Amino acid sequence: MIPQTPIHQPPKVGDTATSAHDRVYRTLRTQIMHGEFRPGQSMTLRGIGKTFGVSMTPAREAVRRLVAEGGLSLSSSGRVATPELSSERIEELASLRALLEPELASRALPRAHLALIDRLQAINATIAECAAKHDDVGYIRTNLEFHRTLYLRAQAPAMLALTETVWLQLGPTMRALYARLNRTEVPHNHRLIVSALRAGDEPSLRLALRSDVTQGLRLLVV
Amino acid sequence: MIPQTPIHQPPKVGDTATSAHDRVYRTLRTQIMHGEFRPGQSMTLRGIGKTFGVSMTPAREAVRRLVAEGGLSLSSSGRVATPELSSERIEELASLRALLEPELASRALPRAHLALIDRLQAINATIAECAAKHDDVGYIRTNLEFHRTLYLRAQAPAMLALTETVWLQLGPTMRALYARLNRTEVPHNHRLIVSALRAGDEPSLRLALRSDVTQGLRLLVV
DNA sequence: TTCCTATTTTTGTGATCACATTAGCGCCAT
DNA sequence: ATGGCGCTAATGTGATCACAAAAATAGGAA
Repeated sequence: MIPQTPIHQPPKVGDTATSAHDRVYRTLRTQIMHGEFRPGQSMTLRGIGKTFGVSMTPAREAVRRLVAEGGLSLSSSGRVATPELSSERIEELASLRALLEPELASRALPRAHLALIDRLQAINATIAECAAKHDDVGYIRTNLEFHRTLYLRAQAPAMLALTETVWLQLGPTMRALYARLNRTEVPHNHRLIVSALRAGDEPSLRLALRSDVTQGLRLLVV
Repeated sequence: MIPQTPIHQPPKVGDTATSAHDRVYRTLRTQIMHGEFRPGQSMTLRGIGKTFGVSMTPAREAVRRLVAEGGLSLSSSGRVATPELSSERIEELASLRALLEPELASRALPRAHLALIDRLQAINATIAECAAKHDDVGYIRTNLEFHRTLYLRAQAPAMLALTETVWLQLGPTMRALYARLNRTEVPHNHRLIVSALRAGDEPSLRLALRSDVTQGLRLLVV
């Protein structure tokens, strides 16, 4: 009977255009993909909840989703951490990038108009800035933005989603890689990609993509 | 203060070697992938919970995971249903299969010993049985078993996982397809795959896979 | 009969709690 | 000093509840 506890909903004065778990999910996903976590970094549901000002429930759902996509891995006891990839796994994920991304680029090629190519060139300039400032996270973020901008033109959402899943899995490892090799300028292959787009040269485009995707990861497999 | 409600845990007399949400997840995933649901079929969290004898919480986590993999889609209001794919989406997923599966087969080829090939031939016999009995779900299940058995030899878990994600997305649609075209025997391409494996002929193997993967779906895109 | 509206029911979301398990850590004996 | 042991705190899991939004249903007016 007791008609108690009518209110335990927080004020929620702000707007939540989207649900809480989705906000947590998207933020964590971006952070992982951009390499803001080290490989093997562990986190707790209550900790995530406190960080985002929510209870365990949305934190749990966001984590489950990320685990399903391979962005987080969970131990036998349910503890969650950022994945530490074996050499074989890195090689395999690099192969997947080499398989998927040239295909996406090929599909984008006939739809790539001049404004897009100019935009890609501008992103390359930003990449150069990040490299000069040794901003690893910025470098990764802008580099992925370059690829995503191109692939969005492919009109292949499922293929792009799968590719982003691969990026997500590689996120923490990518950070460890770029911190090691200390780039100082925009990768040469990005220039080749832009050139091939301008020329409408599909074979060159595919080759440049494959090289760009493979080169960095190759250093990690030692 | 009231020290009430010390026990609301169900007897749990059975063994749960794994967690509840994982059991729900795996069962639903298999059902979706094998085409046991029609495209657009909706379900509720409470309904799923009642079906599996659990509360909403594990049902929600299982559903979230499946949504993340594309096996279920959720409407703007959070309602969950099996996805209804557009022609473009089906075509795209078929392209993904055509991209990934020949690669997996190529990687499996050097590792494919005789016992494996014999096993594939046995699975083909089972497929023929299902076709004769017009057992659509059995047909899909056995067909996927054929492919998975081959790909397991590729030693490429991430690539296989991505491929299974594609299968999952196609599950309900696949059912609708096979119910329509009423097969009566094992697909010819499966025989070609076995032959190419025996001969160690990689180009033929890739071609046979691409054909096998593409042929059925092509009919759906009308 | 048909269409619009109001009410009732259903459903997803997030918070909280009890419980089991595990990891972390100190403590004592050797 | 070190290694094993037990205890405490922390953590994941699942159930339950309150609430808001949406869907379904019923009822009345044209």
